[in-house]
Amino acid sequence: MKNPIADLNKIFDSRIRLGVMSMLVVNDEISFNDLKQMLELTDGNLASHLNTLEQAEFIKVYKGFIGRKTNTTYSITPLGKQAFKAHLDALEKMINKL
Amino acid sequence: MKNPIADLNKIFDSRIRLGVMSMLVVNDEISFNDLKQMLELTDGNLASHLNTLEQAEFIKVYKGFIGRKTNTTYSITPLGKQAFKAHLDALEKMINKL
DNA sequence: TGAAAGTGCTTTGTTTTTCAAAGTTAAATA
DNA sequence: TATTTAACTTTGAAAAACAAAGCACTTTCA
Repeated sequence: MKNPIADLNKIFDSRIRLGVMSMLVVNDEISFNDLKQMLELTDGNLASHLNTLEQAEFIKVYKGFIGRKTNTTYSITPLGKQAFKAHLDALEKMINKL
Repeated sequence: MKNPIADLNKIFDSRIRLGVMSMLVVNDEISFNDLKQMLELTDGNLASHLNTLEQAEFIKVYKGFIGRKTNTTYSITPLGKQAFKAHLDALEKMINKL
């Protein structure tokens, strides 16, 4: 028998990063503020998790404007989509022994 | 919209505890040693995660023998089964927006 | 019989991760 | 002009994860 947790991605051990990814899979882009409110996080905490996902190249940032107000949005990259899917597949495999 | 991660159980943020539970859902009981080998952990690390699950009353310990050799086994409790299921349901709800 | 090895821990100490709070820059609004 | 908002970064503390070593007890092996 094989180690059931070996294929889980360490980056997605965090519920917050998992939440961000699950939101970005269904929304083409989401603003910093919307993520913050949805996940009920402090600025710093969200920013650092987003940074982790960015470093891994799982998400991309866009700095734009709404009217003349700054607006930062995030979207998932192809690599991110792939890694997230692989993680979910691994989860499923662990659990589908049920 | 609702916070997608609010219903995840903090105890199952850990890949190791997730692995233990997923194994105990399908096996009535598993020995310390089998868990250790399957999950590729040091004794101390496994023992402390098992302790966390025990404190939460998600698993139960049986100290027995195989022949004349000591053998500790673990099994899932009804509460553990329920909590794990709830966690998986929450995960599914997060993701099934896919 | 004595040494080595196995089981299942606990203890200790380090490293890693998480997080909140405060500070920051720049623009917008009152 | 003062306050607010957005989106951070920095700092520091608390929590979690983990390996390594120690330990008590037993069994197996030379």
